[in-house]
Amino acid sequence: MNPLGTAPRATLAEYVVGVIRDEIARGELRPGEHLRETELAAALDVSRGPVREALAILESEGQVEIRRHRGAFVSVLTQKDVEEVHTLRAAIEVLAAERATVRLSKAHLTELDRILAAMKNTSGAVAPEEAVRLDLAFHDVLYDAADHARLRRVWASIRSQVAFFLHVRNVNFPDFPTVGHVEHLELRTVLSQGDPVAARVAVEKHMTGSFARLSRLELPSDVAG
Amino acid sequence: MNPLGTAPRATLAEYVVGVIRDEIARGELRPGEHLRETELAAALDVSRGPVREALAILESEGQVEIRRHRGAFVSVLTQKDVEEVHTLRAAIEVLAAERATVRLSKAHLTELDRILAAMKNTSGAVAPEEAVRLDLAFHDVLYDAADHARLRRVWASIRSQVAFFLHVRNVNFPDFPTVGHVEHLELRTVLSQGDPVAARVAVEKHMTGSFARLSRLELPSDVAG
DNA sequence: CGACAGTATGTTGTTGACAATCTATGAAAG
DNA sequence: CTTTCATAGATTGTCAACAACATACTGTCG
Repeated sequence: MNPLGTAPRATLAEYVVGVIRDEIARGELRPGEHLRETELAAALDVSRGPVREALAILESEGQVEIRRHRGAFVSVLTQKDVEEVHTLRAAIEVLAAERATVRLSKAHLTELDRILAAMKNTSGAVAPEEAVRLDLAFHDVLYDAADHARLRRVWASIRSQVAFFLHVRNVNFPDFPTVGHVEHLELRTVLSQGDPVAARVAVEKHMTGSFARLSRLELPSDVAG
Repeated sequence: MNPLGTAPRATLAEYVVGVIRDEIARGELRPGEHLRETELAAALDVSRGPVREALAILESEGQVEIRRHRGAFVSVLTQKDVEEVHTLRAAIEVLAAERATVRLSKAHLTELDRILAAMKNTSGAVAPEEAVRLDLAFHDVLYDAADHARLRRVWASIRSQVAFFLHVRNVNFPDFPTVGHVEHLELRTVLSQGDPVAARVAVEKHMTGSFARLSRLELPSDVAG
């Protein structure tokens, strides 16, 4: 019931969410795959209750799609999904930056610098997973500093898809970790200056560059149900 | 099981969501009140399963707060919540407007005009509920035209709280329905011109004015457990 | 009299089995 | 070959009972 290494003290639903999210991320569960509640429950050694709850959460994250009386299916991400996730993220991240820049605590700055240092150290050749982890960690600090519960919730709802896209990007553009460090360092500099307008502009620029690279990746342009 | 007038053919969870949401909106369930799954299940004549699901949905909408092993409590909305809902709404509505203005179909415009006409007709003395309904309906069209599933989901997650705030506003500023018609008419005009930048600016203005009025309302400034 | 530990109570969290409902598949009829 | 219908499979909804947990209460000790 607690296979050593995922979530020791959380609800079973959260545990199930973590497992499924991981399996989707690492490709064990492939896009379009049919997830049966009974199967999942048996495989994870929990009952259907937590599984249902977990699937509902994953649906709100866009990771799976639930069709009534049909079941849950791993989402097939199309070019439209890339666009949606990106535009939504840009919209909320600008707000996060505006707020964070006037709320950044010393602890937040320290944390940002810690992450930046890690980015720099791994600039050479680094596993895409690690680059994604650091990238997300940086922006997590932003959302934390923004002190906005609903904003954090929206971020959480697209976070794993952002992670997926970042991963794809890093695999296709192996030089990105270097660029990443520079860009995030710029962001940190602007953010620490406390000017909301400047922060907004900097984030807009950051997002635009990010999207340009993603748009060039090949993804299914339509769903094939 | 189907008390005539709420949700005939939906899942039981959706039905329960509707009932609780209504009761919160009309004040039958007061902020801070403790919602017991067993009680709700008995009162609505459903089992605890759908009730749990409904409470989870309501939590994602910010209507209730769930604390582990403590239960669900009707949210106590503070000044900070007003600010959060407003800033988040402003952020996503700008995006919605940018997209909608280049995607508005004839049907969308017709629908907007229908709503505007209703607003004008009821400008005199109108029930606050009706004014809120029309206000939301107008913006629903926007989000629909934006053609952005994730954006719609975020909107859905704050929609009922927006409704609550609009209601409070309309009760405290009885002249608002008139202003509302004018402002929305302006929005419609700009949106139909297909200029994303102009649309963005117009919505920003719309939101700013809306917030100014809300900020003057008296709401608890802090939570008292 | 106040602080603390242990217990009692109530609520949520979880489970497994069953009934009801719906979708999709494939066979039979026109 | 198309349409209709029946069946199989899956999910949703239901239920009763137990486990885990948080809080409140109680009694003891300082």
